[in-house]
Order: sequence, then structure tokens, then C-alpha cells
Amino acid sequence: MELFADIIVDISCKKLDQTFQYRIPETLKSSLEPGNVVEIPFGRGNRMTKGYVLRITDYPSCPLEKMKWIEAVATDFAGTDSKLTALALWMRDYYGCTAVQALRTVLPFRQKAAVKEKRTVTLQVSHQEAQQKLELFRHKHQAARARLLEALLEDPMLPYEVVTGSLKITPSVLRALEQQKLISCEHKQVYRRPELLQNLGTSAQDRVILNYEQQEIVDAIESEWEEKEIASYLIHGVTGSGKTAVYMELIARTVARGKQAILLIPEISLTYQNVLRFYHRFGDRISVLHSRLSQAERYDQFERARQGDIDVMIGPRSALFTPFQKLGMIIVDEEHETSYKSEQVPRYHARETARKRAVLEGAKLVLGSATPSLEAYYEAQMGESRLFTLKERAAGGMLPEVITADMREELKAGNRSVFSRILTEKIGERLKRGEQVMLFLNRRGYAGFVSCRSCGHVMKCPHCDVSLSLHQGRRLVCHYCGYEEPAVGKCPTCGSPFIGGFKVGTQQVVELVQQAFPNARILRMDADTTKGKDGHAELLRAFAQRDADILVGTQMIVKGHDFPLVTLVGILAADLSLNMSDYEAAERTFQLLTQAAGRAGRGKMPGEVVIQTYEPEHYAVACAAAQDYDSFYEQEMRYRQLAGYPPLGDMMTIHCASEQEQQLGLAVTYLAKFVRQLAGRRGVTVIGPADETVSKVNDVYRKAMYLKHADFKVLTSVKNIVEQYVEMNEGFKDISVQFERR
DNA sequence: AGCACGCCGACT
DNA sequence: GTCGGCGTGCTC
Repeated sequence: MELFADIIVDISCKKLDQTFQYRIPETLKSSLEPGNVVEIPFGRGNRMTKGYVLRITDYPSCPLEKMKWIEAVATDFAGTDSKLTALALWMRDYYGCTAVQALRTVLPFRQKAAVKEKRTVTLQVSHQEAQQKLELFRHKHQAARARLLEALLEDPMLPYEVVTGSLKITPSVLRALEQQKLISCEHKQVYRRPELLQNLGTSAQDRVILNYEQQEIVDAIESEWEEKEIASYLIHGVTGSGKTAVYMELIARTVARGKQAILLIPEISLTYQNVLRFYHRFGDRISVLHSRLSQAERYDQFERARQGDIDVMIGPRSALFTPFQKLGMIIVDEEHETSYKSEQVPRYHARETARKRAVLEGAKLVLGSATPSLEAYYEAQMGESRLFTLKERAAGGMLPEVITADMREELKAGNRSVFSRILTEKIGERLKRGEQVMLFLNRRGYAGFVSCRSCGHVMKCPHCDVSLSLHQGRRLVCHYCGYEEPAVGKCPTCGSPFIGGFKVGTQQVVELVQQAFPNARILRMDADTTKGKDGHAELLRAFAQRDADILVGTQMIVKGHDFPLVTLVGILAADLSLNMSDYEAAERTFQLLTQAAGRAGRGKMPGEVVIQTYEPEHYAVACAAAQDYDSFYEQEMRYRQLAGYPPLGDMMTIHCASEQEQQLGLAVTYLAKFVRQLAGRRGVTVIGPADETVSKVNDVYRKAMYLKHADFKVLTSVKNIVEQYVEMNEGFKDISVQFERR
């Protein structure tokens, strides 16, 4: 039987965003598989191009006489590219995007945009000579050439985009003039090294001594290194337990075996001090990606990795796609962080994708966190990965003591301020002793939930067990199922009139602290104060240097910074994120509280934490206060089990968006009907449709529907049918439909 | 993106 | 008529 391959030719050009079918020669018939990179003749001139095999079929989709033959399987970088292409195809299936979208994410080094950015057109002859030529072209009525020369006389070096864009010069003209040696087109491909690297010499390796717990992990992984080619580990280490030291040792062992390692870190925790430690250990065999890097610079770093110039790549989620030849280990630090989830299509999760890449490459996967995600911990419980625990702080310090302040009691006692009496008292103590304080204002999910300040009752959806959001102060809306009810004037449980939304900003907190402690030096850190270049780092440095006594901020202050002089952490509105309208609210709250509490007492002095809450009895708050992860895990899993939420069931979100509100409403109603029919037979639960949490962005209306089932494969099959339905149906012309896992 | 094709204006 | 530049459209 004759076989055919669907192939993507070039992912750098939008016009070629489609598959082409090729015939598979007899010699490759048995070995060729999706993900392979092949050499194919393409276009009229049959120039040889690299192609990515997406699919192999037995029916031709174009006339056989037009179809060409695959020449060969690419050999040069085939190993790396094939594995990454295979990863992209997995992402396409798993996250439901197109192959090109996935390939563009995974193979960024193919993005010619990075190179194009530096392509320039320069004048190669003297001003005089150019002037003469210009006259000649004008005389010959060669408009395009004249136009280009004129522009080059003004500015002898022009960016390529300007030349092809506003000047409308086509490549054929450029080629002709280049042959005449009038101009030259250059691809500037200078390897630019990121700043961090430039100022640093490679100093002698300062060896980190691991403590007993840390050494045990390294030894355990080492002992099964050879027997298990693919292995997965989870390191659950309390805040400050020195996971970084373990990572470093593991990376060193990987490199010693002639393999390479990737360390993923959440964007925000890329601190100077941490990176410095890695440079000291691994010298220039390491590269660090960060958000300030331009596309071209990022490309360069990937190219270095591909050439074998480096062994270690550190960076945010995109670093996962570093094209190493022999990848031996992937480490995902702070594995629970939300920044590992991409906001753009494909909406991949770096942790999940790292697992897949590790399997494809035969590499080891190490996840680390002080507050593991339920997914990761569940996997460990199910024996899919091996769990290690670090119970002690590496510096020998004690975990902080946590005090819970019940804000309902404060109100009863006549204290209407934002601060509890105990927190005020403790802040005073610290100021007297010259120690530092961090006040963490939980702003996650401030999107207007409604709670009672007397009894803590929160208005929730009777169908979904998530908080209702207040809209225009009049209606309470569920963002999962669309349930609605009028806003209430008094608490349905205790009858108190003190029911409403909670709204305090960092600015107000600063003012209030200043009123209470006029002599205190206060720094504020939130999206407003960190706007400028490196504003973030500046502020943290100032605080570290004791330029202030109190640091007030939102979630960004809780991430991985060491301030040895901080002995008190106050958490305001601990339960705010608890009432976010989504099923992960409790998990996020627990993580946030635990991480924030972990900021206290990281030096020699013991730390204290005050958690202010209206719901001290909620398990997320209580377990965080008790610093008891296991107990939290157990209770949260019970909830997930009951409601069928991940990781015990799978979920898929169907996002619909359109500028036409009415059309969107109509289309979504039809879609829901169709999906319900489809889902019923398969035992899939359908929730919604409802407005998204943010129901309108840039005049685009957004609605969503949620599908739940124990097995994601079932959801995928529903997705495929829905995709077809949407494609065929005229009513969805102006409506974007996207699928998201979870 | 890169290539050939075919149109169109200029000049032998 | 022919030559060569320039935009257009196609690529399994």
C-alpha cells in the first residue's frame, strides 16, 4: 500500500501555515514516523527544504502526479529536532492547538523573525557614485531602484523591514542591486551575550556542602541513575530548606555524565544572588534566559545550546525548549507556580510538558516546591514519581511561629481597623528592636466577592461551590454556571448588615501604618511602584539594605527573597484568594500563606507570622497556620474528589469570544445544546455556559463552558467533534473558539 | 520565504 | 519586436 506524509514545510512564514503531502519512498516506509524531520524538494525550483512530518496516511489528498517524493530523513540535527517536533505534536493533541502553533512554540530557533530583526541593507559605494547611479535609474525609469537609492542616500543603513515595507522594494530588486555591488544585505548574526554574563568572571568553584537531608536526596537519585533511564522525582522542601543546593549538585552530576540540564524557574524568582551562585559553579557553560532578553538574544542562547557550547540552561517556562543534544535532566523549581502555565495558545503547562519531554529524551524530571501542586503530590502518592521531603531549614533557623487573628472577633471587640490588635502590637515591638516587618496584602481575586464581616459568611453559588462575584453592586453572578441572584443587604446567616465586598489597596495600607507608626520608614511594592526598569529589584535591594523598616506589598513580595532581618510577617486578608471563583482557590491560598509565612525568620533570629482572616477555621488557612501540608492535601483532595475536579477528574474549558455580543450569546447557546447531547452519552458533565471572569476585554465579549470527566481522552474526543461542528457551522464565522485543558 | 511567470514600458 | 524590470501568485 502506498503511504503519504503530511508535512509542514516552514514554520517561519505565515503564508506556508499549511501541510503539504509527499510520497514516502519504499526505503523509508517502515521507519518514518510523525515528528521526524525530512529533506524534501519544494517549490518550482525544487530547492531542498527541511520539513516536519505531522501524520502518515494511506490516502492521497492531492493528485498523485503533482505529489513529490520525500528525499531523505534529515540527519544533521535530526535527533534534537525530531524529539522537539514530537513534543510539539504531543502539545497539539494535548492542549488542542494547531501543529504550526505548537511548532512555533517549541522550535523558536526556526523563527526567522529573530534573524530578520537584524537584517539590514547598506550602501556599498560612495555618496557620489550612488548619486550618479540614482540619476541613471531615474533616466531609465527604474522606479524601485531609484526609490531605494534615494532612501539609502539619506541613510546609508536601512533595516530590512523598512526596505521591503514602506519602500516596497521586492527581493528581486535587492538581488539585482546586490549583484552590481551597489548595496549589500546583511544578516547580523553576532552572538550577543546577556548582560548578566558580561560582568562576571568565572571564579573558582566554591563547593556547597550539603546537609544530611540534602545529601540523601542526591544519593538516592544517584543510586538509581543507571537502572532507570526515565525517572521522576518530587522534592517537598519547607521554605528555606535549600533546594537550590540540591539542584546544583544534581546538575553537576548530570553534566559529569556528559549530558545537559534545564532548570526552570518562575519568572519573578530570577534573583541576581541565585543566578550568581550558578555562574560561580558552572562558569560560562551556563546560560540564563530572562524576560528582558530580545528574541534574537534568546535565539542565540538556544543556538549555543544546540552547538554544545553550554551544558546548563536556566530560565522561565520557554527555557524548557532548549535544543540540547543530550538532555539528561529537567528541574522545575517552585513547580506549583502559576507562571508555568502559558497564557497564549498553546496554553501549555511547563510542568506537564517537561514530563513529556523528559520521557521523549530519556531524561530525569525533578520537581521542587515548598507547597507542591496537588497534581504533583498526587502523582507522587500514586507512585508515578518518587517523593523526597526536606523538613529542616538549611541555615539551621526555625520555622516561624504562626498566630491566627480572627477578624470577626476584632469587629466584635470594636476594632474596625485593617489591623488586628496583635499585629499592631507586634509591629511596634519590631520597630523598637530595629528589626524588619513585611506586610503582605492578598490581592488575589479581589474581583468582588461578598462576605459578612461579622460571621465570615461568603456568598457562594449553590451549584458550583465557588464564590459569587458582585456585578455593578446589584447582582451576584457565578462565573462557572451563570447562576445569578440579587445582591443582599444583610447576611443570610447572622443577619448582620456588615456584608459587602472587601476593598483595600497597598496605598491605603501604607497610609494606615504610617498613621499608627509615624516614625516608621515604609516601602510599598506593587504593580504601580515596580513599573520602571528593574524597579522590582531596586525596591528589594533597598529593603535588604535596611533603607526601610516595613515593606508593604502584594504577592510579588512573597517569592523567594531572603531578608535575614525580617522577623515578622503580617498577612492581611488571608481569605481573599480563598473566595476566588474557581476550584483552585483553596490551593492558591494555602500556597500563598505558606510562602508568605516562610519569609519570616530566615536569619538567625526566630520569626513570627500573623495571619488575619475572617475564616480561621477554613482548612486552607488552618493548615497554613499549622504548616501542615499533608493535612491540607488530604482535605483538599476530598473536595476535589467530591466535585470531580483535577487531579481526580479532568476538565476542559471551551472559551468563546466575539465582538458581537448577541451573535456570541446565540452561538454559545447552540454550542451548549450540541455539547450537552454529545456529552450525555459519554458521561461528561457540562457546566455553563457563563460569562468569563473578565467578561469583556478590548470590546471582545467572552463566554466559557466547562466539561468534566474522569478521563481526559473522552474530553479530547468531545473536543474533536466540537471543533468540526464549529468549523462547519456558519454561525461561528466571527466567533473564536478555543479549548483549554482545565 | 523563494522562485518562475507574465505583464509592461523602453529602446535597437 | 525584443529586452529587462517589477509585481504576483504558487509551492504537495
